[in-house]
Amino acid sequence: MPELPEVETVCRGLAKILVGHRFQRVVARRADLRTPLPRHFAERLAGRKIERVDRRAKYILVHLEGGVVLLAHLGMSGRMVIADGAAPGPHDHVIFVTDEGTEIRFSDHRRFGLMTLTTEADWPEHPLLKGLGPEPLGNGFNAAELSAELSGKSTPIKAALLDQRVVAGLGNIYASESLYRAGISPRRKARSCVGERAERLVAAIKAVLLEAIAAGGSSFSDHVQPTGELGYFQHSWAVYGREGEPCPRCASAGVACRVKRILQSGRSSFFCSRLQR
DNA sequence: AGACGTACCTGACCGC
DNA sequence: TGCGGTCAGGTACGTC
Repeated sequence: MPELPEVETVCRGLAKILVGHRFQRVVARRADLRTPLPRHFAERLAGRKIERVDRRAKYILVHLEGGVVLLAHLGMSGRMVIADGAAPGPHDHVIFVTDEGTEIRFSDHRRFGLMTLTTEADWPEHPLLKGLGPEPLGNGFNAAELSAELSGKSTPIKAALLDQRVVAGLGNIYASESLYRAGISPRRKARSCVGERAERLVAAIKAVLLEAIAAGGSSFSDHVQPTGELGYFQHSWAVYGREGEPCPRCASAGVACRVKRILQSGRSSFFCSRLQR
């Protein structure tokens, strides 16, 4: 479920393993993911020392010596897994081996993920990153900025939150969860989510994301699960995936009501119609 | 320009 | 048990 918190947790796990070490060997086991891998992808990474691992929206940036930057996106099903010696499976598309012998596999059965190369000088203007909106956990994301973004939009607020140009890093799960926490209906027009509603929404988004990141960090040591999986974790959501279950906040107030699911531009939205207006 | 539908790809799950 | 249909967390592109 790679939205911002999961990608952040993957980055922290990768940083622990990679920073200060070299890629001793890189193997591209197929030539394309969502997009073709760049020419000489593996050769351009092999031997280089890793200086830093960062995240921008749902993208992972691995900064290497010599100004090379590996830009990766997990798509819908991409995972980073520490290999345990077993033979790579059909969906293990790229393999990274460090100078310590740690083997990290990028596994992505749907192949909606991507990996490409850019440089220290060019990455901020990279076409994949250039149009992204503010980081929701940064200072640039606040009620005034969000109000300005939403003010002209007639689209439902749920769709606006999924638009990476408005805010970068939310996906279908955390958009629903944030609106639930803010008490705003996913159907409300974006342009009406300004002022005090934008204040609530910004606070809710930050809180929901920070809690999810904290859950990822506390679930297992160094962000590595016993299975070798990096960055994913057991986390339960208040409304996402809970159609028909009692709304937790209403239930704790002694009111019986159920989580609803609707389709918005083809994607499920989960919400409480009593609390969210 | 903005909003919407669709495509990309594979696996899991459900109902018959 | 087997099979077809549906759905899935993201993004980019084409079309109004």
